[in-house]
Amino acid sequence: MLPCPFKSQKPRWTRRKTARPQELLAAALDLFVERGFAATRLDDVAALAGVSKGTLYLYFVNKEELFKAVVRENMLPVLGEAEETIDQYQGTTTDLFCEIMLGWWARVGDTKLSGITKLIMAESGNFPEVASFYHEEVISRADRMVRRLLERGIKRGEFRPIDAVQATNVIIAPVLMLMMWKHSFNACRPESIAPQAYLRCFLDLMLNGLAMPPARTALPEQPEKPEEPVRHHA
Amino acid sequence: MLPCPFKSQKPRWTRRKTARPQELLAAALDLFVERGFAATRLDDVAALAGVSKGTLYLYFVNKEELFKAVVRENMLPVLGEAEETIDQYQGTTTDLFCEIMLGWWARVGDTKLSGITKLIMAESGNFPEVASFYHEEVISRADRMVRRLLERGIKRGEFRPIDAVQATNVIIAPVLMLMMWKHSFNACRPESIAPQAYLRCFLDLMLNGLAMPPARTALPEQPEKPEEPVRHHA
DNA sequence: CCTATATTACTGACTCGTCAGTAAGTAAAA
DNA sequence: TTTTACTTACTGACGAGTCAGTAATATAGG
Repeated sequence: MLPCPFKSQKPRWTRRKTARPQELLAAALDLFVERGFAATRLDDVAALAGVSKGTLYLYFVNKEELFKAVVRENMLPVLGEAEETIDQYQGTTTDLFCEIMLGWWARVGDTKLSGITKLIMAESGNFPEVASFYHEEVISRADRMVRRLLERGIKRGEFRPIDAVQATNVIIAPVLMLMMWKHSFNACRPESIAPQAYLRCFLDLMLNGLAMPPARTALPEQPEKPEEPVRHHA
Repeated sequence: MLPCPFKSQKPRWTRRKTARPQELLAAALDLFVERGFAATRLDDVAALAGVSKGTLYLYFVNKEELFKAVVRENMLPVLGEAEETIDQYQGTTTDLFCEIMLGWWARVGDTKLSGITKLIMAESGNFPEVASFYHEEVISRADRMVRRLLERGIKRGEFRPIDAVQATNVIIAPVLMLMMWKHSFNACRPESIAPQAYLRCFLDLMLNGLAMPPARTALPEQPEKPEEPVRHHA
């Protein structure tokens, strides 16, 4: 634009070998979250990091490896913290349940990271390599975590003895969906879901659904309820 | 391949003005479901329908309109049926709840149509026009449907008086997620979720979570449970 | 401290492939 | 012979990945 030929005081660029990777990862996170994996152009990532595309290829061998690095940098630390919380917790499983779910929302759902989860759900089909990586490094780990949480509650007599494997999937679904929504329809229709009210409702429903029935042997049935609206199966 | 010059008995192609749109829609459904919106090539859609790409453009003005036509053709009828079921139902809301959820799975989740739902969640960000269309025509309608279902249960005293708007979102989330999973990780890791067991667990958890507490005024507390594991909020 | 030379972080223009959309032309049908 | 459903060959834009070259820095010699 303005290379004033008289003693151009600032160089057109400077060498910053150590800072580049972090800056590129930050830019990549922003754009992957905003546009998804396929739709993110590496030209744009480089530009946002203040370098040219060629530079990006000095630090990352290709688009997929760049994405994996973003996941490793941002997602894995959060998982580690959550696992530690579960291991060390002393209180009731009900409280721990709330702690974990709200913590996940605060540290992932309510941040850019929710976009990574959404991206993966959205594009895993077209990028099986990336999907496999993410499944191993993140999904299966998070799954184990929630399952242990449920088993803790069952063992302590706080939760009904249900199928912990299936329940894990059912329980994390609303949290995952909240993140999905934030990056799909909430983006163009901001009114559609209020996260805090949603989460409160979620915890209420799930913990009631998990709770031990308070010894309902021979209790007066409600007249409106025909027979047993609680007992049911497909 | 084999245009034998001696009296080629079959014409290389035939005119089928009325059948083409349906065939193109069927092909488009298959490929949109398999690959998503952006990654589906119209060349492939045309080829799968047994025509060339030019022909596709005789019947649909562009990719977006083709997609909208697929939605109108396949998704809207199912919604209409479900709405009718709710309007006419006589039994308990609990049963109706199971009916609707399992019906949705049988008619959408367990078919190609689940791929449409997944596609929309995945790509709405990059195609706001399509997202808006789908939100108006499908999402908001389905939302209203489930909300009315919950309000019916509350009014009849079968369900606790909870926030029906939020509960709607929480409740449809596991069903939506099941569809998402089917088209993301279940595709490469078939063992991860078994739909029937998942749905059974989902209905169990949700209906227990929604059910009226059986008049728990002054009951012997379980000794393990510290105080009130059911009462909680963010 | 200043200059010459070597090193390397970085640039930007290029290739190669892809794909939505177009339009000239062809052949089936009327 | 005319109409029109359909094909084929095209355009133009876009984006991942590459590489020859350039300019900022490091270093050594004066």
